[in-house]
Amino acid sequence: MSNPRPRPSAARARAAAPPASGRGGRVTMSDVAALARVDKAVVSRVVNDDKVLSIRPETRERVHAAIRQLGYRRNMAARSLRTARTGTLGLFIPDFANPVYAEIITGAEAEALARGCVLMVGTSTAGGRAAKDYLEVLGEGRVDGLLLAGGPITWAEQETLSSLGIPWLLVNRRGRTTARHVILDDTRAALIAVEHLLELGHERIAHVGGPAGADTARRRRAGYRKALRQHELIPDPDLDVVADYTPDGGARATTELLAGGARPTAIFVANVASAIGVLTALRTAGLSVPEDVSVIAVHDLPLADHLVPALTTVRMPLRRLGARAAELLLTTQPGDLISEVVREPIELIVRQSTGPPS
Amino acid sequence: MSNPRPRPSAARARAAAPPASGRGGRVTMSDVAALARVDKAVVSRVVNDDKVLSIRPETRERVHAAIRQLGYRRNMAARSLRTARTGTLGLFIPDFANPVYAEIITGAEAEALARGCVLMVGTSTAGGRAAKDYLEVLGEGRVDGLLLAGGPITWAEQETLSSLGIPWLLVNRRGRTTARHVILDDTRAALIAVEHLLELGHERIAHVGGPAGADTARRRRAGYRKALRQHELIPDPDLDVVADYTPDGGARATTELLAGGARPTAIFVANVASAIGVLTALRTAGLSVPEDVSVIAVHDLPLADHLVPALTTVRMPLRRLGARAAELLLTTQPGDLISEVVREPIELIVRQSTGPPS
DNA sequence: CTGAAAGCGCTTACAG
DNA sequence: CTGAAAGCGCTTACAG
Repeated sequence: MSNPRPRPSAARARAAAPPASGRGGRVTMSDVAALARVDKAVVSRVVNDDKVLSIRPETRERVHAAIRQLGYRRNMAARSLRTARTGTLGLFIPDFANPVYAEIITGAEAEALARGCVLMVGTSTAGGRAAKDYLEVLGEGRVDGLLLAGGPITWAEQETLSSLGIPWLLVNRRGRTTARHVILDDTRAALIAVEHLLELGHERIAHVGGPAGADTARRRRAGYRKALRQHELIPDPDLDVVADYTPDGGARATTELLAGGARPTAIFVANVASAIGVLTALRTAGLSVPEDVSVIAVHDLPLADHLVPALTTVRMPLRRLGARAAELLLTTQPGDLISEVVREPIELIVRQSTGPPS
Repeated sequence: MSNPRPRPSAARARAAAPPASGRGGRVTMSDVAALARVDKAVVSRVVNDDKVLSIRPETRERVHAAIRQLGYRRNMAARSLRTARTGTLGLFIPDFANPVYAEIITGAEAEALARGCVLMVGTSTAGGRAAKDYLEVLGEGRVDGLLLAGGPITWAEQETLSSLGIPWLLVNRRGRTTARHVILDDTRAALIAVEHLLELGHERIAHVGGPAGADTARRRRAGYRKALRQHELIPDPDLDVVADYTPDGGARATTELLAGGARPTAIFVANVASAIGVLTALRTAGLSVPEDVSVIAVHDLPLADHLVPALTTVRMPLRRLGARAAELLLTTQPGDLISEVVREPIELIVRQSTGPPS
């Protein structure tokens, strides 16, 4: 641990010194006040743009000049201690490598910044330690609120979370107990995808779904079934398999699907990352896409254009989801029930991986 | 702005109250001290595991019991104000969507956490605002130090950065002026890649390099040239093109390369994201990989296995780079000159995209 | 309209 | 070996 600066009380002396060039002596409001010949309360009001403050333009300018001259920057720790707000939002994700979360982060970060906050992103499994411990660290007054995107939440984490006494919000998943979440219309995304296949004339449509516990997986499966039923088709359990949201998972599930003997003419994949593996597995099995099997997936990525064949996808407003999550966290009361679906347009992006059955 | 809690001085009253269940009355050290019948200084020493403190085990247990009973959590703002340390590290990256940074973040986060700090990751272009403004926000005493990974840094940012008076370190790039950086051995990675092609018998080896300003691009190009020269081959400027580190950039550069009429038998791509586009462009041009053209790229990703054909790559210790960066920032003095190359093994991962020239 | 004062919750030299 | 006190840098009701 580094010692706190010694500095007995040389504030006055430093006031006239040249701008604090990085090193050493921290410049405080008192220094600015002394140089501008006003009280530090006035400096505070000027810095925070207090509407109530009436001050001669000339005095205000003197304060600004002093701030510039000394290179003053306000101290967040002192501010936080006084106001009991940190201006920081936390966001928990399962994994930085998942491009879906990259979109959510980007949206949340932009919104937070626009509202004068910064965003602190952490992974639940960081450094092999339990998410619970990470939550404890954030809970020491480091954040004003917590966004929890995707991934499962254990009971211990849930417990810790509520003991923190800060507002939180689930993103892209619903909770078991309290209603505090923002999600997308995953059911509709699945509907759009499967409708596209149905319109092309497919009837034997398989589903490579998400992991058992995932709330998004549940809703996408519901959409898949609903679309089939609307066309008087009965969902065939042999055509419905489970994969985690990774390329390898998608490949394994597809191999399993084909081994079952059931030959679909089209596959609806619940997640674009899995779909990458689905394409690999189909190729390995000697099947052509889309001639033998059509493939469509939820979530669009720049990468989709470069897959072989280029992947048809359903684009979801992930960035908007992140932004809205940050907004809700910042504008609602901790006790409020929040159960919102972001209704931004969901788009079908037709590329090369879907076509009529042969 | 929310008002600070009113709370005249009911500390004593709350001390005996049930655990602060989230809402309202914040529990402080004084509360714990009162309940445990010791001075709050003692609580502080117990909480911080002060080695110098000698205390009866019984008393220590009383303090711990009080902490548990009240659900006490120390307040970071007060701590920071007192100690002039935040326990937070900042990391600036150009873009969350780039999987290369995901690896760096993961390494840095784990290391920071292991050292009792949290990591705050931000993007330079967040919400369309200049990196400079973001730096200003972080500069208000929010972080103890700043890691700057990749991406260009403007003069204004450089200026702001040094005016902040906090230690910083460039990651995966060198600076123009002061030596404060950790990098990988990019020259050697390029050497390994090109050597692989040379060993297969290739002589007309093209280079799809990184963007003009990028320091990694410079060093990978140097490695490419060095490998050729070591085999008495003269680098051909017509075989050396520039792309940004994206699939689309790689595709454009390859199209340009082929349009020039020069037909390489192999391509060394400076970055795996570009390589995705290189494969697409070759396919579009009707060329087979590796029969007509071999392709190898720097950086390995899970995705490489699923490209068509599976991409041969050179794996770099990106996670270690992130971890080492965090470690250096936390263990060196702000004035120290740091110019380190992380020497973890660089591995050649041979897949399907390279073979002998036909 | 401006200034003086209190106090946010902690840590740590210092005195007893 | 433990406790009382000072003070980190701010903000904001309140008094003048």
